[in-house]
Amino acid sequence: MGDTFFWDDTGDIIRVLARQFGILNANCCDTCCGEEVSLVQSHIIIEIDRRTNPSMQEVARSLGMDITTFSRQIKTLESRRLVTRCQDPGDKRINLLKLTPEGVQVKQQINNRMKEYLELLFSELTEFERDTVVRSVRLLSRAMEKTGICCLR
Amino acid sequence: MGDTFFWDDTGDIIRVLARQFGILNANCCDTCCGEEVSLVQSHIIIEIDRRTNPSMQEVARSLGMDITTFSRQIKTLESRRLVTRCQDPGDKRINLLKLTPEGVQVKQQINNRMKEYLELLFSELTEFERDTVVRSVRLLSRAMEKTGICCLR
DNA sequence: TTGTTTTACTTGACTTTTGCAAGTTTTTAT
DNA sequence: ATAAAAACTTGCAAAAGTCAAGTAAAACAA
Repeated sequence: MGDTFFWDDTGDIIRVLARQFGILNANCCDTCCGEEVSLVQSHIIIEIDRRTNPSMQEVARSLGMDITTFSRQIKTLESRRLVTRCQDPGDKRINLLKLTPEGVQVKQQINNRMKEYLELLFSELTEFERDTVVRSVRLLSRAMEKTGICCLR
Repeated sequence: MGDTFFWDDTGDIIRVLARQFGILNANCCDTCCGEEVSLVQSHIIIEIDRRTNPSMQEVARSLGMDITTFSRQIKTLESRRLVTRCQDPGDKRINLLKLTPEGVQVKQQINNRMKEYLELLFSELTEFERDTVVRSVRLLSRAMEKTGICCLR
C-alpha cells in the first residue's frame, strides 16, 4: 500500500481515463442525434433516468453541480421538452424531475452511440480482459457509492 | 457480445464513473493547495508532465480541446509561472511546453490529494479486487491509446 | 526560385456556462 | 408565532468555449 510509484501512476491513469471518457461522451452527444445536447446535459439526463422522480437537489448533488447552474440547465432542458418538472405534492418547495418520451429517446441515442464506441474499444481486449474490465467498473462504482467520495465539498 | 442489457448497463456505469472521477479531480484541485487551478488547467498540467516537451497542438489534441482555448489557457498558466514555452529549434512555428518547478509541485500536490481519495476508495476493496481494478485501468488506457477513440471529431 | 498551400499558433469578438450573493416561498423547529 | 432552514430562482460578473480572421514559418509544386 505504501508503494508510491504504483499509486502515482494509477492516479494519473485514472485521471486521464476519466478525461478521455468525458471527451468520448461529449462526442457521443455531438454526433448521436439532431438534438444538441451538451456533456453536462447528457449527465443530467442520465442521472434523472437512473433515479425515480428525483428532486432537483438530489440530481444536482449527485452530479456535484451547483444548484444555480443546475436550475438553469433544467430550464433549458424543459424548454426543449426533454425534461418535465412537477411540484412534489407533499412539499411545494420541491420540483420532481422526469424525462419526457423525447428525453428518453435522446438518452437512448446517446447510449447507442456510446455502445458502438465501447464495442470498438473492447474489441482491443480479449474475452478475459473484457470481463476483468467490466467487473472492475462495477466494483469501482459500488465503492464510490459507499464512500460517497466524489461529491464532498 | 449481443447482450444488450449488459452493454447498456456498462455504458451507463462508465459514464457515471467518468463524471465522478471528474468531480473528484476537481475537488482535488480546489482543496490541494493555495494555487487556484481549474479542472481543465489540471488536465493540461498533467498532460504536459506525461509527455516530454510536447508542442501545443499535441497537448491540445490529446485533451480534445480547441487550440484557441488552449492557447489562452497556456498564456494564463505561463503568467502564473506554472508552465514555460520555448520555440522548437527545428521549427520556429512550434512552441514546446514544459512545467516549471512550481508547476511540477502543483502537479504533485494534486496527485497527493488524489492519492488520499484513491486510498480511501480502494480501502473498500479486497486486495484481489484492487489488483483487478488496477489491471483494468491499465488495459482500458492502453486500448484507448490504440483506438485513439476519444479524440475523433 | 517563386508562388501556393499547409501548419502552428494568436487575437478579436462574440456566446455559453458557471458561481456567488441575494431573494422568494415553503417547511421545520422552538 | 417567530426564527431558522431548505429548495429553488434571478442578477451579475468571471471563466471558458467558439468562430472568423490574421501572422509567421515550413512544405510543396511549377
